[in-house]
Amino acid sequence: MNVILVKNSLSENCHLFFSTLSNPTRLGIVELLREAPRNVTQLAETLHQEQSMISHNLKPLIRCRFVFVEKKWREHIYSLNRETMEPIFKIIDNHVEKYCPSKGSCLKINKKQTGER
Amino acid sequence: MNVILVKNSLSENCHLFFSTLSNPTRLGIVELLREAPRNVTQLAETLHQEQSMISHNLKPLIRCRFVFVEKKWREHIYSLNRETMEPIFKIIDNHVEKYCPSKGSCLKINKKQTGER
DNA sequence: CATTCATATGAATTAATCATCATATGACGG
DNA sequence: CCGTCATATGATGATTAATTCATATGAATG
Repeated sequence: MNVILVKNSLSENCHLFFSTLSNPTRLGIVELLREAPRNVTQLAETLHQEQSMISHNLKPLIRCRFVFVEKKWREHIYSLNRETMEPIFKIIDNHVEKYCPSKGSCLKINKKQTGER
Repeated sequence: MNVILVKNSLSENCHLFFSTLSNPTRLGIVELLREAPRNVTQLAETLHQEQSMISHNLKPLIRCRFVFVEKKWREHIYSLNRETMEPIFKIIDNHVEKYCPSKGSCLKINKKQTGER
């Protein structure tokens, strides 16, 4: 495999950082936890996904410390690491404002790009 | 396909944002452009990758406006959108400092996780 | 206008990631 | 200790993304 990333460089860290956040399910989780802490079951219900899927997707979020867990009796309460996440959202917000005003292709999810050429 | 992401929500924008940056080749490009603007050939040489691969990977970076192009004679000079990228790097840096001090599993790329359990 | 330099494109293979289902763990209540 | 509520795990098939190779475009130069 290619050894593109310089050892201990910022971009080495960045890879896991970004790939963890580049998934719709995980972003959905983050978005919900932004409102309030929740447990897995609540997340699964609200996102209309299987519990196991939410569980699987929570793992990388926790591993990267984007989400914290607090064990409360038989429940596990998940909460967002706001200190890291809010500034990130703000940057993206600014970026979209300034560089993707129409959002036509810049940051919009256009799957299958029907008719694009 | 699942419609997890709320329409026009932040996380809808975030998906392309993050997935564009969650690739080692593209992060390598970004890291180089952080030093100085370069053309495709220079990027390919420095990263020891095929020119076509760099070209392919530049496309999403440009589409998201993380990288700008300036056409100069027969060359295309690529440069980094520092306004967006530098704050991002700073946040990650802080995050790693505070939440991943040992970096053991937090943001380290541990492919194949040999022997991990 | 043929050649070379610089870059882009497309199709096809390969690789990485996800979702899914079935099942396991674990803690608590009765 | 049996049931059930809450969550996690593992293996596998499916989906998506990335790399590669071959080739195309395009602009300048002799």
